[in-house]
Amino acid sequence: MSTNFVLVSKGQGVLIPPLMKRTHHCSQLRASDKGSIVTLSGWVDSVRDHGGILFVDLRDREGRTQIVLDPSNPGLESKFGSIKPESVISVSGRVDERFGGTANSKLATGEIEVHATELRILNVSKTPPFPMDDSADKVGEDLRMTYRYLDLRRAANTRMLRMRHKTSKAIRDFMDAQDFIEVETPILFKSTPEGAREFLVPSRMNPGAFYALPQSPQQYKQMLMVGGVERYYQLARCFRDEDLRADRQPEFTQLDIELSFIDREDMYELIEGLMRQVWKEVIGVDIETPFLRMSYFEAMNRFGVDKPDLRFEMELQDCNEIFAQSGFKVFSGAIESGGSVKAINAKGLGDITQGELRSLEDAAKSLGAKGLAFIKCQDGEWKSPIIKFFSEAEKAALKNALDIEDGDIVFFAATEWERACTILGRVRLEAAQLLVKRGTLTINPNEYKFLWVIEFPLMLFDEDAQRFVASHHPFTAPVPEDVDLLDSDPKAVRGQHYDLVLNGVELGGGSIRIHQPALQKKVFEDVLKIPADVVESRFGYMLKAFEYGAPPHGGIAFGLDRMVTILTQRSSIRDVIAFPKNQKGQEMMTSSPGIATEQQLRDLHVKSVLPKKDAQGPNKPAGD
RNA sequence: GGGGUAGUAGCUCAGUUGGUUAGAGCGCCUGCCUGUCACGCAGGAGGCCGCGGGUUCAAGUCCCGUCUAUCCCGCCA
Repeated sequence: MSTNFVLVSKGQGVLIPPLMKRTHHCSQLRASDKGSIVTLSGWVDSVRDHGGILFVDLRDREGRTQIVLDPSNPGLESKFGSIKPESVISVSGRVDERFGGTANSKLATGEIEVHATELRILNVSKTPPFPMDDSADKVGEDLRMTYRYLDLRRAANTRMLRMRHKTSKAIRDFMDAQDFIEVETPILFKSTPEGAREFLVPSRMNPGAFYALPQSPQQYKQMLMVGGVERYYQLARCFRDEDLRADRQPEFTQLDIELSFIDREDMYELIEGLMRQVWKEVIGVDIETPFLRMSYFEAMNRFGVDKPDLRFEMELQDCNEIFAQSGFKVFSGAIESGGSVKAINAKGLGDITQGELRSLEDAAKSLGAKGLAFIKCQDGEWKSPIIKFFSEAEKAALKNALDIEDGDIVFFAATEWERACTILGRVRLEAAQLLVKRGTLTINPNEYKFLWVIEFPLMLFDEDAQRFVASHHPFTAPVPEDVDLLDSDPKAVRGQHYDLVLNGVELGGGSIRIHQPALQKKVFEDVLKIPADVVESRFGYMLKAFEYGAPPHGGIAFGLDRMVTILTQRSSIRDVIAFPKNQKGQEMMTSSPGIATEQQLRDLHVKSVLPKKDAQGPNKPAGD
């Protein structure tokens, strides 16, 4: 066979052997295949050298098969030196059933092995910079991302990519069956300065003008409704130039949906069907529908977040009645000035350590608490820096309201209602983590508690700007009963907005939109106080479109990355993106973003002005 | 922009109160081994202790600064 090598480069003498076409993949062969002559190709997963005979686990994306390399086979032994982990090889030989208890039950192909008669070394690998097995989950992320092609080769990540694909496919199958049309919308859009910071793309042909990458296809999908598409969806790439988190990337994928002639109930039903199909197809789980629904107020009041994790209880309690007349001025004063006293009983966390208590307090402070009042209950005795201010009646009422028992610790927040809820909502989550660590609370990762959070306030008052801002976006329709309040009490207007929440994660959200030009104009100008000329330049085309017969419509968008993160039970959306960016927005493997040449900048009519500390040039991406 | 955590061999980590020549497991290299499957056995190489400054007779260890990664706050309609 070595006479078949093709000389591709005389200068370097690189020999490329003709490809041996594989007959099977590495997870396919069983005892029933014994005697067949097969060819396998893949990567060397491990080598066990017994001095004479060599065992190689050959791996491809499907699985592993043991290859036996016997030096008595002519021509084989000379190549043994090139059989190193991650080298790429092809092997032909006979499938043998493993004999006498040498079968490996841990391997799908463990009942057979392939006795090689021919071996091609297709590419010798250098030693990888990190282990290629599951232990690499602990390897620093920056190193794994720099060598992402090696990281992706690992079985866990191959599985992840496949599950992501299955998710997209289940979505497309469902949407197609429901008569949706997938439409692509522009990536080169224009700037819409409200909302998230955008990525700008200079326009060479329009000096001084810039495209912006879309934060979402929001405006285009509404125009598709005016365009008569009726049922639109898209797996859309979206871009936001904001600081990153574990669940945020500068570019991410959104399942974007918009429909005409529907109300909120239609939307709930559609999405519940979609989720049922996705969970079934991807992880084989039957989820319960219809989903629970909860108003924004209730979610905040009981759980302290607008995306509660319902897999465990530990709810917030209202203590206004108990402390309205209290001699403890921190509490009664908060109530007097219109705020709330909220409390939460972290059952069984009475053994909290000083360090844990401090980190809880820091978390509370980061949300605007002045401190974190608590009562510990041990041996029938309440220990607390504030207990001396409580009357016996207050203590009794507390004990009753919060079911305080030995081993409990109760935390308090006394300030404006929303802030008090938020603080204890955070305490609730952190306390739950501490209880999980102690083994006294179980949060089942295989439990899926879907929840619609509804009736968000349409507007929030922005203290800095001294005006109302849309809490979702300015196209959200008010609930019909509240329309009259737009003038008198904008804060009380509820929007036809809905969020889909799963296990404490906001999977997606959307709304029924305004489709009447007069109402949309009113919201822009009278409520949000956007100057008429700005409305005209930014949204003029939309108001115009609405004058030509806009159907009633509404939509929703889901973070596909977050969805796949949950389905694969990973901890960060970076884990389910093939080539994610680090916290500085850099992609470590290719070192993007990179520096533009003078010529490029000139062509784009752009000048680079660096901050002083970077005057030597932009920060070099790490890993260089 | 702010706060927390981390940075010691290719990887994961240990390193006591500041005290001799900085260790382990895995990986790598060499040798031995024909039924292993995370093969085994023997030997070996491999360190700017992130970087800069300070305290000290003496710093991986203490102090200050800085860089990098990550988590959080701000921000993300």
